[in-house]
Amino acid sequence: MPIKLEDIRTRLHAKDYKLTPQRQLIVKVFSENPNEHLSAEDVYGLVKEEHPEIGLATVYRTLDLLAQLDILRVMNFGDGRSRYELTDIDDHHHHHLICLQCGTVAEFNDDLLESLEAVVQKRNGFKVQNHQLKMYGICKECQSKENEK
Amino acid sequence: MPIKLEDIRTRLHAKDYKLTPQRQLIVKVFSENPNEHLSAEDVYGLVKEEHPEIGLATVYRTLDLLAQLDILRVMNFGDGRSRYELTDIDDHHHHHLICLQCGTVAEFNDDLLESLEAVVQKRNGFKVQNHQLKMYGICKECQSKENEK
DNA sequence: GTACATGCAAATTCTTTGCAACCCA
DNA sequence: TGGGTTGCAAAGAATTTGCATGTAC
Repeated sequence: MPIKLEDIRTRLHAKDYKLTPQRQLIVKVFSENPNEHLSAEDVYGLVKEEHPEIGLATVYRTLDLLAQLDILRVMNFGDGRSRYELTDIDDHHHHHLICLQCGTVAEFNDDLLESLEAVVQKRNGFKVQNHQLKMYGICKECQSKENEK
Repeated sequence: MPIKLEDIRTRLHAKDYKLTPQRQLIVKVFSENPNEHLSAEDVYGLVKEEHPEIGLATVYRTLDLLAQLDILRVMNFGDGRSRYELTDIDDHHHHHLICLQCGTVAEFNDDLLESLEAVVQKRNGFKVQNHQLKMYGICKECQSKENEK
């Protein structure tokens, strides 16, 4: 289910931030590109199509703000730039498979880690708020290509 | 158990790389700082104590090389710089707890993910080589500080 | 009206690269 | 000896910041 604009407006106003057209557009770009892992530059390019005068700095500032409000999640797949995606409701069960050959990032879901959070909480006294799991390896496509040789 | 220098020499020579004093020193720094998550700048500072004429570029090149040889593991905790640690034998069971308040990174071990790798392998046709799990939350120390208020 | 936002350009920070001198095997 | 390696300085890439102007509420 998509994030509602009014919900975002409310969350912004709660901290005296404003819902500007730029911010709306950036959220829209994420809604229209689900399952992508957009970088600041990616977002900049996409927003520019509709609103050419936007500045890259605004994109950076907005991504930062939306991540603080937990509307976006920041990620890092080792290519030297931050990547963002909408925080979905099922977030805790949503992980990433990163292909070491072609760099593609796929998603997978599993709730196995729920129980692990409880263990860590008890054993280390660490109050877990969130987690990220990445698995590195070779994707199905690259495996087939390898076999063709 | 510490990594043996001879082992590293062998792994380098296997690919026609040389074991230079700089490379030795960098490995030494990691051996002497277990459980740390050193950035390039950190390593540079530490190596400089013994070998002041080393260049930062050499540090970057060496970290990169050692990571390719799987002697070091690269990580990213969201502070804008890559961090490295020695790849240990128990690597697959070794994960990170990142405090959102003070930024401290602690370690914890668990082998729960072993079985998950097999599931992903079968379900997604993805050949897993490695994985990284990070849990974000509030560490024990910051929780106590919070309670004192 | 006013405090927050924006766009632009300059500044920072992290990392990479070119190249001549150097040195491990 | 010779091809990998180093240190230095310059280049590059991602991100941040200062500031005058603009705007949501």
